[in-house]
Amino acid sequence: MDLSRRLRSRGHRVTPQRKAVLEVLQENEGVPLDPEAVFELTRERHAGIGLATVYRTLELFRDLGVVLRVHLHEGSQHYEINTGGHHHHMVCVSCGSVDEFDGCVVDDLEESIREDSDFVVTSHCLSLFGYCPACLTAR
Amino acid sequence: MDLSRRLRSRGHRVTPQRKAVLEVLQENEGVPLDPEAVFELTRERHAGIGLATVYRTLELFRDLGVVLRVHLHEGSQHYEINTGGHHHHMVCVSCGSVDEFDGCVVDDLEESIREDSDFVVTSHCLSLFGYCPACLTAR
DNA sequence: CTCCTAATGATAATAGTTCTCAATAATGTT
DNA sequence: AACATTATTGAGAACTATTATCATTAGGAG
Ligand SMILES: [Mn+2]
Ligand SMILES: [Mn+2]
Ligand SMILES: [Zn+2]
Ligand SMILES: [Zn+2]
Repeated sequence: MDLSRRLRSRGHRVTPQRKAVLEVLQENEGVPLDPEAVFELTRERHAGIGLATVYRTLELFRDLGVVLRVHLHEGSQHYEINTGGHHHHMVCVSCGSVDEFDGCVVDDLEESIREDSDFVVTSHCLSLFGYCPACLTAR
Repeated sequence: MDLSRRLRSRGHRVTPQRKAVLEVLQENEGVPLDPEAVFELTRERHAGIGLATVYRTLELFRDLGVVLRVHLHEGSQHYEINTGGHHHHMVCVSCGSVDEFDGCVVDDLEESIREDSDFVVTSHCLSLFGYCPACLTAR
C-alpha cells in the first residue's frame, strides 16, 4: 500500500492532495464514500483541495487498484480502499448503512461460466439489499 | 403480466403511455434499456410522450414489480422487464453488450447470511464484467 | 536551481434526473 | 351520455452529479 511507489512506477507525481485523499479512504475502511464525502473529509486535512481533483484522484486510484468502486442502489458512485480482502456488501434499504461480508460465492460461478461460455469474466459486483438489525428492531 | 389489472388494483390509471412503455420493455426482453432509450423507442409508438413520463412510468413499474432495475458499470440506470425468471448479467467492458445467465449462486449465500447474521436480505444485485466472445476474437 | 509539464483549482459545460404547473384525460357517479 | 373529480401528462425549469476547459502552480528529473 505504498502510494508513492505505486504512483511513481506509473509516471505519476506524488502530491499532498493525493496523499490526503488516500488517508481519508484508509481511515474510512468499511465505509464506502461518495466523491462529495471524500471531498468534505479531505478538506479538513488539505483545506484548498478542489472537487475536480477529488474526482480525478478517485479515478486514478481506481486505475491503480488503490480503491474499488462499489455499487449501492443509488445514483452516485461510492469508493472504498482496496484492502485486498475480497468481500461484498449488505446495504440497508431503510437507513443506508453498509455491512461487509466475506465468503464470495461468485468465484465458483466464474469458474462454471469459464467452462460453459466464451465470456471471459474479469470482475464482478455483488450487493445484497435488505434491513439491518437496527432498522428491524426499530419497528 | 396483466398491466391493467395490476395498475387498477393499486388505484392507478391505465393510460396509453403506460401501455406503450410496457410494450417497449416486453419487446426488448434481455436488453436492459436506460430511460433515454425507452423514451426513444416509446416515441415511435406514442409520438407525443414526454421524457418525464417515461421516468415516472419506470419508477411506477418498478414499484409494481413490472420491471427490474439493473446495475451496469455506468452512470445511468437500466431497466428490464421482470419475466419472473431470476437471472443475472455479464457485461462486456469493451463493447457494452449484455448477456444473461441463470443459475443464481446467491440464494445459498442469502441462506447462510440469514443464519449467521441479523441482516434480513430481501434482494440482491450481481453483475459479471469481462469480455464477450466477439470482442475477444476481434483482437 | 532551472526547466518541463503533470497536476491543480475555479469555473463553465454537460448529462441525467427530478420538480413545477397548467392542461388533459381516465375513471366513478349521476 | 354528460359531469365531476383528480391522477396523469408534457414542456420546460431546476437541480445534481460529473466532466471539460484553461490559466496557474508545483513535482521532480537533470
Ligand atoms: Mn467494503
Ligand atoms: Mn436481464
Ligand atoms: Zn464485447
Ligand atoms: Zn441472483
